[in-house]
Amino acid sequence: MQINRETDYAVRCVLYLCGRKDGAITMADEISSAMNVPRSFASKILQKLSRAGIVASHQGVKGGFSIARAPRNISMLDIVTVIEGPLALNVCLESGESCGLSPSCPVHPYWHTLRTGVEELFAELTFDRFLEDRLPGKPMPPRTPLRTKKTTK
Amino acid sequence: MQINRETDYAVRCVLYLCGRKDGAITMADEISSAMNVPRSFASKILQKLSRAGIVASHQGVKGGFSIARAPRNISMLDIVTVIEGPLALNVCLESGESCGLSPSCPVHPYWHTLRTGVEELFAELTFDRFLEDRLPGKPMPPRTPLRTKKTTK
DNA sequence: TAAAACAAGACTATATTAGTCCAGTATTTA
DNA sequence: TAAATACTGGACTAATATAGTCTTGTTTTA
Ligand code: SF4
Ligand code: SF4
Repeated sequence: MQINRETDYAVRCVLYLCGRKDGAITMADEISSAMNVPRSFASKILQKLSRAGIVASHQGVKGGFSIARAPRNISMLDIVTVIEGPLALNVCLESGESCGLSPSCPVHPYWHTLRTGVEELFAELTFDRFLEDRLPGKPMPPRTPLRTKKTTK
Repeated sequence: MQINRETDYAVRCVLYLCGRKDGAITMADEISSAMNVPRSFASKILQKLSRAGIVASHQGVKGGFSIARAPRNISMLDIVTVIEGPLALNVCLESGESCGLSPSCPVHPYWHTLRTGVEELFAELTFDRFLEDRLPGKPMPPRTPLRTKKTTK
């Protein structure tokens, strides 16, 4: 029951963009080093966020990323969903999947309820909350990447 | 953000034992086939539950497992915690671990709040709730194991 | 039109999951 | 008291997921 590292990184990226004045365009490189997210991983994450309409991407020379929605319209649930897919809790709650005979399982409906509860918690937490504490440009704590070096086979 | 299969199996095992009259002693074999949990995996899971004091184990010929606490004193949180360890949500919430400089991270306290919220949800859901719906001995839906056959290398 | 940036996706090492298997220990009962 | 039965503990494993990197291509600006 943990979010993964990619999601934590994604939160950092969005947080950084939320902190820029007027949704300024910022290069992946800057986000990456400011928030201590491995460079090329950051690109991948920003692409996901971009496709999901949370950030906007701009190609070309003066390109980069900018925030696409007001911070108060971006929730923790949005980020988790974009990165990890719909919050499922248990397999029987994944859309396509069903566990043999889910309708007859006495536990199934309770998992469903729990999921809803968790989703509400995550949806309530929007990014404007973080900005109260953190002025734009403040440094972010590094989180040691597992693999920093390139694969020098 | 999913519980793992072992936890789902653990819930099934506990549920089955809760359904037995007077905390009757039941063999792992019976639990396994009644609840469709792979046999040897069930043993392992029951051992964990036993060490955690949720079920009691009895060795020897008429041995097996029985429920060790009243169903209403066993919660979903208990099971998840026993099987997967303390609910952490993010690395910075694991006891020993800290992410470089967690105290300065603006997101950290919010993860903490979310964790507390999720824990409450899981703690509220106790096993007596399931028994309202399900009379002892009702069959359980199978959940197709990933690996059914023994490793015949 | 060259340089700067993102886009898409193939590729990889390591960790975790989802189990199996076996040698040993405790308990009952013939 | 010695089988037989059932749990205990731990080593072992294949498949999958995680946490990244790298390369090639496309868009935009100066
Ligand atoms: S909760 Fe019930 S329906 Fe869902 S996966 Fe577990 S056994 Fe299947
Ligand atoms: S939330 Fe903050 S402290 Fe926690 S892991 Fe992420 S960056 Fe580190």
